[in-house]
Amino acid sequence: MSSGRKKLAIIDGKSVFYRGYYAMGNLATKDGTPTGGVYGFAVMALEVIKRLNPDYVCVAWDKPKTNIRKRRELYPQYKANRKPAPPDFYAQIPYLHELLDSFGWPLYELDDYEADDIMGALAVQAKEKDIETLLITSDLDMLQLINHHVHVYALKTGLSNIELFHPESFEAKYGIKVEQFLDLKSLKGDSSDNIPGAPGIGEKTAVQLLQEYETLDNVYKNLDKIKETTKKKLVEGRELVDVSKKLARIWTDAPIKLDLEAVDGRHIKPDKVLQLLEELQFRTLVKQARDVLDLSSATIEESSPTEYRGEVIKIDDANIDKLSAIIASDKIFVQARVEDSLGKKLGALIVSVDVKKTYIIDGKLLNDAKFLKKLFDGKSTIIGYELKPLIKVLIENKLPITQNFFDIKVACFLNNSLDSDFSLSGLARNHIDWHGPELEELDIDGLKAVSGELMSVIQNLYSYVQKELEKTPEVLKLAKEIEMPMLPILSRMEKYGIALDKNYLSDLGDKLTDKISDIEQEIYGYADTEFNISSPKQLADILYEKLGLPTQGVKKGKTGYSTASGELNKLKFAHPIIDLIQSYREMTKLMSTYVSTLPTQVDSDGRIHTNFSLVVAQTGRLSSNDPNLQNIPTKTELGNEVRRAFRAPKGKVFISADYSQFELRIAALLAGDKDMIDVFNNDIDIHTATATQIYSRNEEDITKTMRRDAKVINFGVLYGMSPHGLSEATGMTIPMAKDFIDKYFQIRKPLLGYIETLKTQAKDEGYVSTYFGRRRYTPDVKSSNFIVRSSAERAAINMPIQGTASDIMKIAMIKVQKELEKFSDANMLLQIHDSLIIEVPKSDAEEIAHVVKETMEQAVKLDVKITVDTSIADNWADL
DNA sequence: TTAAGCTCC
DNA sequence: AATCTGGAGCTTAAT
Repeated sequence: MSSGRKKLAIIDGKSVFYRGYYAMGNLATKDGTPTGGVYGFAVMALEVIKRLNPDYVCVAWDKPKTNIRKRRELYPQYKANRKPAPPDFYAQIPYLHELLDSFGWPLYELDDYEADDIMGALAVQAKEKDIETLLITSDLDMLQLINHHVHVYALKTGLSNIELFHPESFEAKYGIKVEQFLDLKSLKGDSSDNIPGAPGIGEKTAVQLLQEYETLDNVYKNLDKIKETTKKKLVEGRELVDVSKKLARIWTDAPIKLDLEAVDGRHIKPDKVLQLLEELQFRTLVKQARDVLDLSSATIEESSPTEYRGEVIKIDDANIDKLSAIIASDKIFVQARVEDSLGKKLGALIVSVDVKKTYIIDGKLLNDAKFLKKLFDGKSTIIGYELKPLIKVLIENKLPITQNFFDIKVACFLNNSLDSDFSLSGLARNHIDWHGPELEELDIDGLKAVSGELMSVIQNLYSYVQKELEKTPEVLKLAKEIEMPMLPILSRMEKYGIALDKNYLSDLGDKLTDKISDIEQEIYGYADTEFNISSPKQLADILYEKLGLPTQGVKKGKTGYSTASGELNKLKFAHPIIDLIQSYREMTKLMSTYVSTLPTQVDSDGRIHTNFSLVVAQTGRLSSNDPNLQNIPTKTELGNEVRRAFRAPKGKVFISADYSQFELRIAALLAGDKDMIDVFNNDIDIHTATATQIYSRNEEDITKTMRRDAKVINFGVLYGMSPHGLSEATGMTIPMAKDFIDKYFQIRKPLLGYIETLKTQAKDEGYVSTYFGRRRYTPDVKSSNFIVRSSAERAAINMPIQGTASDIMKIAMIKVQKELEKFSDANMLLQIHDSLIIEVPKSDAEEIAHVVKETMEQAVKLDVKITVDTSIADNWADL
């Protein structure tokens, strides 16, 4: 099987068809068309593709009536016991032809020759061309054709029960060699075909004889050595044995020529196959076919890199000079495996510059800083899939990170964030028609084993996505100037980490644990029973059943009335338990998500290293995970105590630099709302200004409530808030909220116009984009489902705003990094969408804060003023 | 694995 | 007739 030979599968059409016909009983379509045989054949066909993946396929068929004529001349009773096939068998034949046509498999039938003979002839010709033949049949006669080029897949009872026969397995099963099979059959006969054999001699005796004397001829030559009863049967049956041998022998001289072009498996038409299976109502098969045909289509695409024909060279101390071509190249393709998240140890490194040669860096060289410095000289662009871990290794080895990077995953996400699968194998499947193993699941040895093919996948994907990006110049620019430069910055931040004061947190944990158990008891007291407060289901039972709190106006989910905080707020007046539950929730949340978990995520260096991803948020924002350091509490006093655990080491301080009202400024800019822009450019409080306009009052007459409501709508509008949402957030009635929104848009007409433009664009162009051209495709705005459609519209409205803010922040970070490098020991630690946390030596803090503020504010030249607030402290809470 | 809930911007 | 603020990640209960 593992030989490099091409494979030809020849299916014994009628025998497979018969198997299906009997196995599936009376399978039929809704309108009564019998389909059992076709079904059986289709199952087999998919099985053949999936399990054998042959290069060539054809089907041999017994031509009715004429086929057995020649053997009948020898022995009139040959196959005389065959009953004619029932009518519903023939009724299915046209479907079989259609099926074969969709698979592109030719059907061979000949006068005077049985399917066996056709298969025998083709197998012999295939052997001459050094092609391996796989005979698929339920007819064990075929076993006589077995040799090292020809194997038999025998269908046993059922449909997917297949037994493989090759010379060794045959011998193991029958106790004789395949060459003796015909002689065996001649002796014992075959009742199903009416082949007589020697009367009285069955399988047992026949096998014994052949084991002793090897061949039929030899048996007859040694008759005197054989015991009397057997000898008598052999002598009397001599003629029948000779006839049997002639009948049973499969001819290999049928007048048919193996035409490799005609039997080429690549003629398959997957769409047609699916369509036909659908038509025949083989529902489970349709699903299977999708999977299987996807797999098999690897053979369709000529440019498929599945067969890597280049050279794979292992590099060690002795042959380093072979890398000179790599070092000189302006592009280096890489695939690295890094053993730890801090980039301290490389587990594997594969590099190449073209498909001809792939280099595996081996042994000590892998973690030799001098070698890495030579290989990655800071000039060649490094291209690969998921580069951050490798960049951390470069940083660890103190290499100057001056080269460009191109991360295929990041590029593909930028190209279309809606793509279904961003795994390396998934991208390869979807974009370069490569169908191989899950590359990310391979261990280091597995990775090395497929290194040539892997590099070819990476190169092809690079070409693909580069071309895609070039179709949209803004997006290409975004890749070059924003996304890719972020890679070394994020690598630095992740690698550097942020220090956590474990002792402080453990004290906080003790305090919380006490408080939680106190409050628990209080809640049990009110409920008059102990229950799991964390279970929304049990809690709802207590609140709405046992305590009989009013359910009017409370949201109902799939599982019953909601116990979400917002809903509980409506019940605050009704029972003191509500406040307790909310406190309980706050404290257990802090405890389980932060206080008890963060200390376990501290690395050996006493710092927490989060992961920042560029390929999650549909708007282009970063996302942070393991742990998420972008949602550390801040709103409540208790939550802020968690932030206090994040400490600058001795002699260092944190600088925080926040864009003020970032997204609102962006909205004003994008909408071209002059009023709004003026408010920002004149450093006026936007919420107060909005309130004065909506209520037509002077600034002095704006109450706190008025300003708060204005603030809600200012932010709400960025998300597409409805009257219902506004009323929930402000306590207004829905008509009041509706009126409020109307008034708001009267004073923000350009903003309303912009929102309308975005909706139209989303529908007409199919995408919306940021100021810098980052796109989000918006297929769901055309959904017929109201919920889906309106949700997509809101997302379309929000994306350019959130996305532009995110683009600007990234540009700023790239510039800030350059500035920080002018100081010693100044490092960005975190980005939380509109703010940066930077760790610097205490002595330089004021100066750096000023530089950072200026850099962020001036990162991009815009018509709206962008303001950054900075602060300095030795822990996160005091920033 | 999903739903519900909560944390952040 | 039902829905009703965008973008994330993590934990728990329950299946």
